[in-house]
Amino acid sequence: MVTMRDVAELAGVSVATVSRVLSGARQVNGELAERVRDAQEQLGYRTNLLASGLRRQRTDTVGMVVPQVGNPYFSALMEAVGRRLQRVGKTVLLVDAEDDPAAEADGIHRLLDRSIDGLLAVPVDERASSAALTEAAAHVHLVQLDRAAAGVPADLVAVDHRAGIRAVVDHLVGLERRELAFVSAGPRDSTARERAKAFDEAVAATGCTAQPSRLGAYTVEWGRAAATALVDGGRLPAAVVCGNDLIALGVLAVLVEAGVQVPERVAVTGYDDIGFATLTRPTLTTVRQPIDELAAAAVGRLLHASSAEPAVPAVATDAPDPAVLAGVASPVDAAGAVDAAGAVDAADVPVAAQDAPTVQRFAPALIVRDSTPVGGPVAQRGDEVSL
Amino acid sequence: MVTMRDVAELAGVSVATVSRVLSGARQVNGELAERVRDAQEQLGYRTNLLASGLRRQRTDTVGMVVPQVGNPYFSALMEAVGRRLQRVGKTVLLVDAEDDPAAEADGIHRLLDRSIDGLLAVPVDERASSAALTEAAAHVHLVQLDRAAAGVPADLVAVDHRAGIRAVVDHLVGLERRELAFVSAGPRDSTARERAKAFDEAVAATGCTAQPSRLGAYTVEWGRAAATALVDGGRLPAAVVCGNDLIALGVLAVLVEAGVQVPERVAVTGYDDIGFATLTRPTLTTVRQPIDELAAAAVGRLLHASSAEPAVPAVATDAPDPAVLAGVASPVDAAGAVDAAGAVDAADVPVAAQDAPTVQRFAPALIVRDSTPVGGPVAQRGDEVSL
DNA sequence: ACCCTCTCGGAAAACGATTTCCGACAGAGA
DNA sequence: TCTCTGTCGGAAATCGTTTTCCGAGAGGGT
Repeated sequence: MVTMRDVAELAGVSVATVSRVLSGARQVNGELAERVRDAQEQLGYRTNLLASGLRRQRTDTVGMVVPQVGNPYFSALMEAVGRRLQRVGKTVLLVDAEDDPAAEADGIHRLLDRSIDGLLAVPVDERASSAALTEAAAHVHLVQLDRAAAGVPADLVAVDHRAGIRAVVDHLVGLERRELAFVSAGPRDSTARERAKAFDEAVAATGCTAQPSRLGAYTVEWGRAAATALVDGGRLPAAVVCGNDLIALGVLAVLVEAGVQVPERVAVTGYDDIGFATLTRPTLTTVRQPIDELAAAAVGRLLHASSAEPAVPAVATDAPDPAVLAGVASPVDAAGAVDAAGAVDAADVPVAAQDAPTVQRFAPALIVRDSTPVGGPVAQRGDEVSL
Repeated sequence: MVTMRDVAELAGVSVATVSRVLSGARQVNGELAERVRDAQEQLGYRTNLLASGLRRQRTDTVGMVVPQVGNPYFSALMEAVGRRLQRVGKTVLLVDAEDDPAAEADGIHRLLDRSIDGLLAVPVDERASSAALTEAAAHVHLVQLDRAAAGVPADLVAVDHRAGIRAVVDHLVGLERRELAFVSAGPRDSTARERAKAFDEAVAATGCTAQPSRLGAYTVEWGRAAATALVDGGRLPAAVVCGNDLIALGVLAVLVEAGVQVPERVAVTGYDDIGFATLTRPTLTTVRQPIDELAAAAVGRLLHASSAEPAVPAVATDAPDPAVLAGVASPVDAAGAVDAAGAVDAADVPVAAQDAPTVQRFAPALIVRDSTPVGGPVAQRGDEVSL
C-alpha cells in the first residue's frame, strides 16, 4: 500500500506537509505543494479512509437502512438520497433490513461500528425496530424517513398519509363508488397503521361503506391472496383501496385473471406510484409520494442539525398535471407521532433526548389513471416511469 | 466513545487481554475472561472497525457495484449476494453506479479507499468500465458478475446468453412465428452484445427472418419507444424478442394500448424473469437467470481465491417445472471473453495478472407464459414472485 | 538595533485496535 | 534441587492519518 509517508519521501517533505497540502488545512509554500501533488500523482496515492476516519473522528459517511431493497419505492428513495448526499461529498453505506427487525438491528450495528456520522432509517417495524434505533440515536445523528418507530428520539420526515388516503376515498366516492374494500399491510409499521386509520376515518367521514379491512403485508403475494379471497367470497366491492402499489398490482392481476371487469365492475387504487403502476392494464390510479422532497428534507436535517426550524415543507411540486391535493403539507402531527410513542412499553425504551423530535410531513398527490372510472379527471398515462 | 481501554480498566486487566478475550486469538484465564466479558457487557463496548481494520489490514467487508439499484434484476442479485455474504460474517458495501461509468469509477474508488478486501462488480460499460476495474483488480480481489468489462484481469461469473436467446428463438419458431424483431440495449455492456449476437446467430440457424435490430437501453422507456416505432411503421413482426424484461414490459404496454393483440397478432418475450413479468396481461414469457447460483458462485470465488478449479457449474436447479434448457452450462467461452478483451485498446489497459481469468457460465431457463401462444407448453403463472 | 508579530515546516502525540515481544511463573523431568 | 519447557499477562510497537506544538526565519514598527 502506498502511504502518505511514501509521498512525503518522494517529495522530500514531511508527512505533515503532505497532509496539509492534500487537505488544504493550512497554507503551504507553492513550490512544495507542487512537489507534493506531483509525487501523489506519480505514486497514485489515495488517502486511507480508515486511518483518516480514526484520527478525525468523522468519516463523511452516512448509513441508510431500508426495509427491502427489492421494493421499487425504496429503491427510488435510495437513489434520491444517494444523489443528494453524493452531491455534498458524503458517501452512503446501504443496508437491507430484509424486512426483518433482527437483520435490521444487526445492520445498524454494523454501520455504527464503522463510525458513520449520520444515519437515515426507514424502520421495518414500529415496535420491534425501536430498541436498535434508540441506541443508534445515542451514538449518531439519526433521521427517520418515511416511517417512524415508536419512542425513538429522532426527527421524522414522512408523508401525510391521512391526506393521501382521504384523497383516494374522496375520488372514489366522487365516482359513486360507495362500497369499498381496504387491502393493506398489518399495522406493523407506522405507514400501515396511519393508512388504515385514515381509511376508516375517510369511510366514516364520507358515509360510504366498507368491508372489514384485509391486512397482510406490503407484497404482491398478499394482494393476490386478498383478491382471491374477495373473488371467492363472491361479495365484490365497488372499489378496492390498496395500501401500496405492490398489493394493488397483485389485486389487479387476480381480478383480471378471474374475469372481473376493472374498472367497470371493480375499481382499484394503489399507493406509492412506483414505475410499474403505468405498465398494467388498466394502468393504476395511485398516490404519489414526493420522493425528492422527502430525500431533500431528510438529508437536510441530517446534515445541519442546526437549522431547527421546520423550514416550511414544500408542497408536492413537480406533479405533472394530475389532481394535486388541495391541502398544503401540515407540519402537524407531532402529536400523532408521540401517540405512537406512547403506545410502546415506556419502561423498555429509555427516552434519551427529550428535545421533542420534530416531524415534517409532505403532501402526496393523487394520480388518476385507468383503474378508476374515467368519469371525472382524464386519465394520465406514461408520465415519468423512472425504472 | 467507549474504548477497549475502558473495558480493560473496568475489568482490571490490560487492553491486550481484552483484545485476546474478544477476538479469541489466544487462550486466557477463565476468570479474567469472565471479568472482561462482564465489563464489555456493562459498558456496551463494541469494537471500532476503523481501528481494527487499520491494524489488521483487513475489514471483512466486500464492496459491490451494480449499474442501477432500481432495476429489479439487480436488486435480486444484490439480495442474493448479501444473504450469502452475511452468512459468512462479511459485510457488503453497496454502490449504485447510476448507469454512469464515471459515477461507477467514483464509487469503486470510494470503496477501495475504505480498504474493502474484495469487490464484486457488475460493470456498467464493456469499455468505459475497464480502467477503473483494472485498477481495482490491482488492489483487491475482484470478481465480475453478470457482465464483463474488456481487458479486466478478473474472474467472471455469468450466464450463457447464447443458450438463453437460442431457446427463445427456437420456442418462437416452434410456434410458427418466423418473422421476428429484436429490441434490446446497444452493445454497451457484454450482455447486450452477447444477446444481440446470439439473436443473429439464432435467426441464421433457424432460417427465420428478422427486422433490423432496434438497440437502445435496458429500460421501459426504450421498450415503449421501440414499440411505438414498430406500430407506427406498420410492419408488425410475428414476435418481438426483447433484451430484458423492462424493455418487454414497455413493448407490451404500447402494443396493448395500440390495440395490437398479444399474443395472437404479436408475441413478446423478455429476459431476466423479474417479478413483475407475471403481473401484466398477458403474462410475459421470459428467460430466467439462475440468480442464486450466480451469487453463490461469485461469492465463492471471492472468498477462497484458492479453489481455482471451475467446480463444475450447476445446472439451473430449482426451476419449478418450466422447460429447462437442455444444454448444460458450458465452462467454455474463456475465448469469447478474451475476444472482448482483444477489442479494447491494448495499450490503454495494462494487462496486470495474465493468469488467465476464469469464466464460469450458468445455463438460464426458458419460462413460457401467456405472451407467447400457448400452442406447445402450457403457460406457467404466478410461480415465485419475490417482490 | 531591538522586539514583536506572522508565516510555515517538521517532530511527535494522538485516534483505537492488534500483535509482537518479553518476563513471570508453574510444572515436569533428571 | 535445578533446569527446561510451556502457558499466559502486560508493555509497547504498529497500522496511516491528522493535528497540536515548537522553533526558525522574515518583516515591520519604534
